[in-house]
Amino acid sequence: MGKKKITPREQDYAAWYQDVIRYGDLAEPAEVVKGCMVIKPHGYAIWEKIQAGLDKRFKETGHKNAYFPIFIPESFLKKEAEHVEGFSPELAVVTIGGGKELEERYVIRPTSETIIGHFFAKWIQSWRDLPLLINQWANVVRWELRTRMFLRTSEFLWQEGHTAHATHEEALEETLRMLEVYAEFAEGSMAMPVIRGVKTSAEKFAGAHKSYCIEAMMQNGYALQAGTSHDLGQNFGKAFDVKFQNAEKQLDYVWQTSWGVSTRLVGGLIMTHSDDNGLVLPPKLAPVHLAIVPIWRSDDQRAATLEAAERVASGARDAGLSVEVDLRDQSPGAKFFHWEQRGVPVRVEIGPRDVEAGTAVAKRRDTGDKETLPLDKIAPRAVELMDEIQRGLFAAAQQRMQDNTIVADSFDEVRAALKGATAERGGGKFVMAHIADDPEADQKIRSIKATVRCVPLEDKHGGGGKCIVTGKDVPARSIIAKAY
RNA sequence: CGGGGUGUAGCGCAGCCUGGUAGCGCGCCUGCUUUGGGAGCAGGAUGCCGGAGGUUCAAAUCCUCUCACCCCGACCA
Repeated sequence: MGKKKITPREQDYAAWYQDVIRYGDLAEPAEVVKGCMVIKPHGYAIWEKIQAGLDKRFKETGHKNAYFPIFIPESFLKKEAEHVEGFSPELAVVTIGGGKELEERYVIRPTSETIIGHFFAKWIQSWRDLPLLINQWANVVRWELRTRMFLRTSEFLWQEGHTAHATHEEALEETLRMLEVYAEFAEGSMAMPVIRGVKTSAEKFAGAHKSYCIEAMMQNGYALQAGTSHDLGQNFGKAFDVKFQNAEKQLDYVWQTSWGVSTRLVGGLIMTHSDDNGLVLPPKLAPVHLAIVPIWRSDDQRAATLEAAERVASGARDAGLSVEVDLRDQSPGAKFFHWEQRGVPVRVEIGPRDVEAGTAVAKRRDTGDKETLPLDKIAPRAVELMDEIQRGLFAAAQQRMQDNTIVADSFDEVRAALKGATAERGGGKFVMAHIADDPEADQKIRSIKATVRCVPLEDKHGGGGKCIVTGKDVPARSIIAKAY
């Protein structure tokens, strides 16, 4: 008698996505604030897991956390021509402070290259000050016209790394190192396969020399830019006069990088693994690994059941799992749905029949398989299951990406492949085609509401060829797809 | 900014055309019975009908203005 039904993916993928977030208790629209969201405790717990995993990796690669102001003098944005042009349309600007019109307006940071550039200029004098490796966890604001929870909201949470180096080689190395950190995290922890690639000029970060990305494929075949890492060249160094004296006593501008991932990753996580019953979480990012649902009739049974539940719980906690024993005054069925919709990897049921037999039932979220096991085998088995689920989710996502990637050798083939694909109905694909990085080719692809996502760093599709729009020679195929 | 839509109980909605002082489902509270896939029965609480003005004996309902949010297009981690 399911009352609260999640819209099936088949019927309307976009509605399904909203439902999964709602029933999974991850977030809700801020209603009183246009385009913003409230991240609820369960959603935030997932973000905290992401933060913890990434922060550890950032520290391991030598970065230190710092914090810069949320307000940026408007003049700073204007110092880098391409940067201001790219961000102007989506800025929120503070014009009044303390009831008085401000002398200089403040932009609420859409990203922090400029203000960090200003301080880097103060902090860096010598090659001995380099490399400077900083990361900031922060919120940023981009006034979006069209928003979707987690994927695009006017305010979002993210992390932005900012580094300065003595040479371009070093900066490029850093850019690619952090791209690899993102890719490894996405695949290893989120179980979300990604393609490492280079952005085209049109998709490049405003002000960067080159932008690299990890691109993931959602269940509807849409592409999601899951992380970016930018080689900024000396663009911001020059704009903010970030100079250092090298060992040869010469003054030079620093070479910078910046890289970021955001709460958008939560959206990617949802659209990579979840199903028609709600959220599915990879164990490495699940705030709760094991939900134990005790079932009883009489008071005697209640006591015996709870005792068994606690015993299993403490065993599982000792094995390093995060466990919830559900003691709420609700029917077992209601509890099953509750944990299922929240994506808990394994649920354990312990009822009178089990207590009698000294067993419990474990059900995995991803496949729905149930096993009945002796009480003392639950914890060790749960640990194994975490590993199996983690691998299984990644393998399934990888297979899906492979199944929905095709090769095309003409514009008509690309158009045909993406025809009818929508966020609601699905049908998206990664179409691998030769396409030149120039405005004409870019416009042509945009005319079918798709974009050139990136040129993969690893060429798995047979090298160079002629651009399907301009006929120019290009060294490798790009991914063309509809994207979030 | 163009096109469309919606504001009524915590949530989802009906009522509006044809004015007469607000209702349904879910949820919530209390009690009893229940509990291996969203429990049942009984009782109960909850509204400045988005805001302002107007018409009228009387406005959720008619008129004017306004605000907010949502959806569709152009920008985007």
